[in-house]
Amino acid sequence: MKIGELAKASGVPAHTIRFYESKGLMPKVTRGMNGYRVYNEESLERLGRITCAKRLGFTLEDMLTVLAESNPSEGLDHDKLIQQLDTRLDEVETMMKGLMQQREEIVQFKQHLLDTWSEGKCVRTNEMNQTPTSSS
Amino acid sequence: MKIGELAKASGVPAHTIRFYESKGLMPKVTRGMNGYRVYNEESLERLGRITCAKRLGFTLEDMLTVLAESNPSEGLDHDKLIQQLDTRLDEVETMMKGLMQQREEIVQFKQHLLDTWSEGKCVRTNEMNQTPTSSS
DNA sequence: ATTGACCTTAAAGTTAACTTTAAGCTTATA
DNA sequence: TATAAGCTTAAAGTTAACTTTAAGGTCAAT
Repeated sequence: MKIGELAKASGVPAHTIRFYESKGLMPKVTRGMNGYRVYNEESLERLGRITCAKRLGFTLEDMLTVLAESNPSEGLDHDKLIQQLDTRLDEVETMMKGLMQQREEIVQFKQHLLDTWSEGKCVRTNEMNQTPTSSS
Repeated sequence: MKIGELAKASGVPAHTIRFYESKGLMPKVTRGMNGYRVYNEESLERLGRITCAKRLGFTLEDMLTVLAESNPSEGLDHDKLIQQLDTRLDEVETMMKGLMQQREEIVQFKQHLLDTWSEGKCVRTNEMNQTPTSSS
């Protein structure tokens, strides 16, 4: 399988596959006598694992830790993988909390603006200032 | 007020204030005969508005649109501001949905792993692959 | 034979919001 | 007086995950 075929099969652009190789995420594969990379089914699976990890929000750096050495004879490191999943879960929840807070602030602020304006007070440039809601 | 004083008063580092100026977010202020920037209360308020917009998740680019021309004689453009708030609200909610989806996938995937392993099936490198959950 | 699609590499560009560095004044302090 | 803190500028560095470019070799089809 040439890189273009792997690209089509996986949905990952050829240059991205080369990029993954340069980062150590994809193994360096053998070359044909023309110098072209030669891939196989295993390559496709590995790329699938990268795509999956990406969807879960892992960084390429993260993937190096747990995914990089998933050689066929050893399999994945179960404990490390679960640990990474939990860590990622925490990250996701922290981000969600941040967004909820932000949403709340925006809603409050918008309401404040509407209230202020409906009272006919045109407060000029000072509406958007330090503390839109009662937070922090 | 010198830049260092404004920095202390606002909590925004001096070099960041210069950076904001370079981006057109902070106005170019007058200089003392030593070449130092001279700030006043208005500068502090403007910086406060930037800080606030940042907390709401606006990009500096966003701020240029609505915040940049909030000159004292005109005040903020109310309609535009409300519109930006609504747009940002949409963004926040989209991101939250993405994160919720991601959280769900991680949880499902983790459960799948635990189930698989508890059954004594050591599936080697294939656990993390294309479709961890039934999504997409 | 030549056009076009596909492969190769290395290096630079992209985006955001800064931060860091370098090189050199000015001002305040001991 | 010397030294440290603070100000100036312009330019380069940071991070992530690619994308784009440049310059060139290979392969399939007409």
